[in-house]
Amino acid sequence: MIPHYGLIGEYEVSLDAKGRFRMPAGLLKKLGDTDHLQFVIRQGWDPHLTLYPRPVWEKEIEALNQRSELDPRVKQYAQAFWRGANEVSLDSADRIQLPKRLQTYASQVSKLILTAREDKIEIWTETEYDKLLEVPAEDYAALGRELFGNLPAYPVNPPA
Amino acid sequence: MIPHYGLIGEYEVSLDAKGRFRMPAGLLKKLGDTDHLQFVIRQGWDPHLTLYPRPVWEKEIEALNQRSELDPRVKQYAQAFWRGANEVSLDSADRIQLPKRLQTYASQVSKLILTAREDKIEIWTETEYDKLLEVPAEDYAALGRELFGNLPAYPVNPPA
DNA sequence: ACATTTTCCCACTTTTACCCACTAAATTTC
DNA sequence: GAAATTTAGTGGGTAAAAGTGGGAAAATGT
Repeated sequence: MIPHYGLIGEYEVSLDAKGRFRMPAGLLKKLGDTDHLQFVIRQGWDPHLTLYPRPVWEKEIEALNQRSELDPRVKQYAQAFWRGANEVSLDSADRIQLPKRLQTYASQVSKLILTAREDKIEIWTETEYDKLLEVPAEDYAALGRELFGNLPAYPVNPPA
Repeated sequence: MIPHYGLIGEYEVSLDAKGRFRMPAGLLKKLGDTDHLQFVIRQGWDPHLTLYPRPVWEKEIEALNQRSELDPRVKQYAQAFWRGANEVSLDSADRIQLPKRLQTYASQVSKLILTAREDKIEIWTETEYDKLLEVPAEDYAALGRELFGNLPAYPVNPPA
């Protein structure tokens, strides 16, 4: 059974000259015993990396494998999903070393944003992350209304 | 029973003047005792080569043979499958020598990308591999939704 | 028998992992 | 509330591992 990590939080971490960043203490607590915990990191199609605790990654792959790769679309999707996939782990100072190939994503950047959600951690450069905020709050509110329909309206930006 | 290799990782390897590349240490560990392990390498229909540990190759062939007597088209398929298939192994420095005939795929290239997925290893030239990313992120997100159903919509590139 | 290809071996370079030491921040203690 | 102690985060030297290159012996094929 997969542990329920209940990860949460947004963290600013710094990337050192060797391409390492420290797992914030807040996440370490949630992850439990990280002595033998492996992670998988991948480059998805979005402009960020995703970090999975090993058991979570395996669950995702299992879902992927339900579909036959004889379907060319499934094959293409799977190939893209596996793109940049690498096994990583924490060093003795609780840091993660970004694989060489994924460092290009974070090239020349010394600061990264981690966003933890339930059982995955997204890794963004600050500039890419800020782009998310360029969307006016009202657009998200509208989107939410569209998706979740007739829930009672709740003001995102309450009237001053 | 076929060992469950659980291969994972994307590696950049360099092809030397003799057409050899080294099996990355990360994969060697997963493959276990490679002293007597043989591999089969073949050119598929996609623009990459596929490398199978021997037991995995045999499983594939067996699945193919289940049907080959029944349908002449399957036989034709099997023949194509075998074409370009070569047995290879690791040398004393854990390198694989690309068979002469398959070197044309990787001709004039000094860098290859290996992508390991569960029990097979794909071998790409960098340019071909990068083409995967030419597909816009939205397309993958949409494909994922189509394949795996009602995933929650999450704006990849939020509306302007 | 000769030329080409493959394999083995050794030496070298680069990268990674481990370790230790340090600074900064937060928390506790008196 | 200032000093002391613990916890969080950073930086870098160094030994070990990973990866590279090429000479030369062995094998292969014509």
